[in-house]
Amino acid sequence: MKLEVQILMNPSLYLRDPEQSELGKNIIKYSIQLIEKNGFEAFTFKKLAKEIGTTEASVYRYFENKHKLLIYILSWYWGWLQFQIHYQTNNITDPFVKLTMVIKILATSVEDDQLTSHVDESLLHQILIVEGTKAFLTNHVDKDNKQQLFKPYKDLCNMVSNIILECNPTYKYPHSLSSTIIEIAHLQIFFMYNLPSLTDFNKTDKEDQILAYLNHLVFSSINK
Amino acid sequence: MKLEVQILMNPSLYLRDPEQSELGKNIIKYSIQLIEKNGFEAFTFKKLAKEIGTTEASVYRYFENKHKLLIYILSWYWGWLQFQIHYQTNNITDPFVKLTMVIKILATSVEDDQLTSHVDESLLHQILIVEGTKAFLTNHVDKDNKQQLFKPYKDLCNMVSNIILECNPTYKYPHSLSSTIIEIAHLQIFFMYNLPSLTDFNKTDKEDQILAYLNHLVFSSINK
DNA sequence: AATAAATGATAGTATTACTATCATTTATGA
DNA sequence: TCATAAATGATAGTAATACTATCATTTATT
Repeated sequence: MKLEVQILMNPSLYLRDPEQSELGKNIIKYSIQLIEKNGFEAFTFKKLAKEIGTTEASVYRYFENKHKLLIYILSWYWGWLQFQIHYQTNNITDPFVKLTMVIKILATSVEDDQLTSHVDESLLHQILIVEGTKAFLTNHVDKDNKQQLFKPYKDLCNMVSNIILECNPTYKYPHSLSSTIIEIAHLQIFFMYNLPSLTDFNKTDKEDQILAYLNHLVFSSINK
Repeated sequence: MKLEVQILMNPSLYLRDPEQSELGKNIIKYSIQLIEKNGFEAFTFKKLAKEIGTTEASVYRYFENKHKLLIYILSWYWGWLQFQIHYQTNNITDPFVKLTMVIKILATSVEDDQLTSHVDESLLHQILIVEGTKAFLTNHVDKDNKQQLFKPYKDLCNMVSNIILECNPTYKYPHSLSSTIIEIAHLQIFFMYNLPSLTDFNKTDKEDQILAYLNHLVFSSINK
């Protein structure tokens, strides 16, 4: 039997639910591939359609524009991360161990999860690193926020925040520290690979040093 | 006598030096206004030309494309920040006090510096918050980096890094902590105003709480 | 006064970001 | 299984973007 992890998506993100058809699933699958490969700026619905073997018009029947599609796949990954954290910290009682696990989940490159057939998580992780902040760094962030488009990100942040509070109930900045961990994990990975002089890491150990840095940063802060 | 702070710019950023003509200075001035007002995505050379009262073709004689122009104005501000840090920490001997000052400079909204007539620093600060990461989160970051376009950012990072090492010469992650401070300062300000549930701050105290958070984060970390 | 450099005016091209229309294929359910 | 609806394909079209090219005019330099 094939198990499928279903992640509930905000219907404002799409015009027609991409989970409900082959074409829809292909739109998601090939979007992920193309955005990861060429970057979000170079990504167009025309190129995507050509890749899939469909037409531009058909893609527009699923998504209003490429920005909504980006938030869709990011939301998917935010949801998936939340699921991962839930699942992998489930049997851990020590909140410090939990938080270490959270940091690892956020900052380590993932393997493709076979439970989700048309989504490649390792590509999504890359997309989150490079394109993640572009979801909200726009002049329409307010409008998007009112449509609840960032709820999965906020939920993820809240979840981490609660674990931080388990470690230290008097810590004053759990939400800020959560969003800091998430964003800095991605930025430091990006810097390590592309602008290494902005870090103290080298690619040979992959993300290990970043994990050490993040752990040091976080635990120094909440133990104070 | 009118004092002018001159910030040396990388000639790869422009085709014709905008500092050398009225039109050039207007391109910078109105770019800053338009990008701050409508965001970088909505910004075009055509709209800019119209605002200035010149033609699109003329703007293209100064800058290859809008991305180079963005890096130009960001570089300008990175240089200006470096100058500010140098100037304002000059007479401070205690490195901890120095670092506190640095954090304040990076995370507080600035007033327009009258020494630089055609550049409004408070708008630039806003641009850095919203558009800063877009300078390097592209698929051509490598090419840009080889052209040294991010040198001002790296120099700034290095300067902060050295102050961190003055505080604690054994601290292992001075560069990463520097880039973290810079980026998190901006992100937390953005979140506070636009996605406040990702922070523990409210706008009423402006950046005061963010300063407290950053100071706590940084000093916990380097004192360990 | 002659010459070069900068700017303006205008036009043109390829691509992007859509919207619209109609024909055809595929699914659904009575 | 037939009728109907829904989804997709094929094609066209529009306005805006991101440029490049050309030539005339203005402004600066020697």
